[in-house]
Amino acid sequence: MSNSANDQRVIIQTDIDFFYGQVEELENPALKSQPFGVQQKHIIVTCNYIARAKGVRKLQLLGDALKACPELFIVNGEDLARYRAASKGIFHLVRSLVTGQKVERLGLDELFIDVTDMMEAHLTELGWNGDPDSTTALEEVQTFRIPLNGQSFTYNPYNWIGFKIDSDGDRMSQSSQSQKRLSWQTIKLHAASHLAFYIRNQIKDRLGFTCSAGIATSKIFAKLAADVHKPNDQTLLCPDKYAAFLEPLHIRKIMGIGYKASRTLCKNLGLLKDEHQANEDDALDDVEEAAQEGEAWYLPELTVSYVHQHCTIQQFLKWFGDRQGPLLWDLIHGIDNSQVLPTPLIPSQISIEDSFRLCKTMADATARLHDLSIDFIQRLEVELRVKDEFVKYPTTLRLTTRNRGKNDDGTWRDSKGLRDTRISKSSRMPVDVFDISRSIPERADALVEQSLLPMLRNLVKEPFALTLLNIAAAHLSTKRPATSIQNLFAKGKSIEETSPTTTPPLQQPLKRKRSNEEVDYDDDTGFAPSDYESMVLLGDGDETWDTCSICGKAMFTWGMQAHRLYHEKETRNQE
DNA sequence: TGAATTGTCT
DNA sequence: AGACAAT
Repeated sequence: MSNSANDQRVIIQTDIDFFYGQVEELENPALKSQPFGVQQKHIIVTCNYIARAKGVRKLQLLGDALKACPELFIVNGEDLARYRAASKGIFHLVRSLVTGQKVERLGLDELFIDVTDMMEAHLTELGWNGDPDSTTALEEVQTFRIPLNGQSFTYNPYNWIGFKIDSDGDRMSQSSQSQKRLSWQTIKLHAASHLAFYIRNQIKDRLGFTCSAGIATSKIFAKLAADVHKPNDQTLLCPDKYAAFLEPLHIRKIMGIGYKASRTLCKNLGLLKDEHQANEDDALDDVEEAAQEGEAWYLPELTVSYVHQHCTIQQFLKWFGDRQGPLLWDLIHGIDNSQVLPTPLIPSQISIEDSFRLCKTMADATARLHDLSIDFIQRLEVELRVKDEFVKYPTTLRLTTRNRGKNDDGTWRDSKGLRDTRISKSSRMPVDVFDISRSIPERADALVEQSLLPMLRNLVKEPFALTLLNIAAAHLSTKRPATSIQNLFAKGKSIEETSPTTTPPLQQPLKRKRSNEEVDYDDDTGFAPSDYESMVLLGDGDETWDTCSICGKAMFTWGMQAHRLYHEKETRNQE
């Protein structure tokens, strides 16, 4: 029980219930009464709880899902635009409720909120002297003010809301026990549970989404707590229960321990054949076999307590190295000092990708690149353009491919086996991408011809077997890129030579050990984009609705930007 | 182990 | 540039 300042944090994690599904329900409420799933390619990525009751699972093959539930209604979820817009709306709403606090986005549907400062400011108002171990007796009605929006709620500091896991077990909220004295630490967490409840209600009332939430003193436990009472409820996990809570869990439940680390542990503990003993065919057979068992991939269940009993720190250092070893060791012991990292308003990287069974010709690849490029430039506009100006300019363009390897007999390796080997090339982003006087298809054309095709030729030789293409924009700068004239000059030269610094690269040795990508990469804090912020702060309720000026359809404001693009695409397709 | 992203750490 | 993590 180290009593470091880190243990005094208060972190709320929120997780929107079946996020894609709820976005679909909000646009089409008729969905709510029947089992339905959201499809991407050949899998059901998520489904509502009616479908889950009938055996449909997340990330299930479409065929299996229909087998389990033949009446399953299917919605296509390959266009992420509406989900991104909804996600942004939620993010901006929550930020506005906890102004000054750190809010980190994880994927589209989860948030970590570090409300430590807010809670301690509140305690101070109640008379706290800053000593974490002190106790007090308080009135049963206290007021918590939400800064800057004028709202407040009352709560009982002897009580919590939602579920609580502490030394007395998992209990529902009870009426006040009228204890005489409470530790301030407990009050802090109780109050945080009420704040989490307020936040969840705001998300529901203003945007229409239900979510689950967890409250704890670290990211790991806040997230684990949010998982305990799943749809539409919340759980406070008290520090005195961390150890007991962790023991029975499968290690994969711990954020930060992924497939590879998990497999390394299994192998070293003798729970899995290691690769020396098994030839490739045997390994593949194992995969097939385990996959048929319906198990999550093919690792055996390995619990935290098993690792506790069979591993030493020395082993972790040996298996995972000096950097990762101690981190992983801490994680399985419930120590997580990782900070909530505020997510900037503008992403640091934007990429789009498409996967497919097989692409073996340049002609095919070119066509796919062209389609992707249109979506890509559209994305850049949505994310980086405000009115008539880009507010950030990516300086790097990256093309990534995923190839199938060849077997000894020359056939293409199956999708099972060693997979996801991606290779990529980067180049300078051509400035014409930002030329808003030209149409998007025009710019996409140029991008393919000038940049992407040369890069692709560099990546693969003619008889290839592509299964994925990804286009990324990285290294965002606030500076306008060089004009096209300057760009012509720069063509074929190294990045250092084109950088605006006047330092001559003479003293650089010819053998580059790593091209220091000293591209103009200024890292300002974001920039208030679009209208989410104001939308979320103004009024109560009806201003979150909007009517499309083109088709008259009523919809949430957070969906308008994507909707407008939909009309643009439609008009273009009709030409 | 499916999809589409994004981020961190070598 | 790529491996690995997360959703």
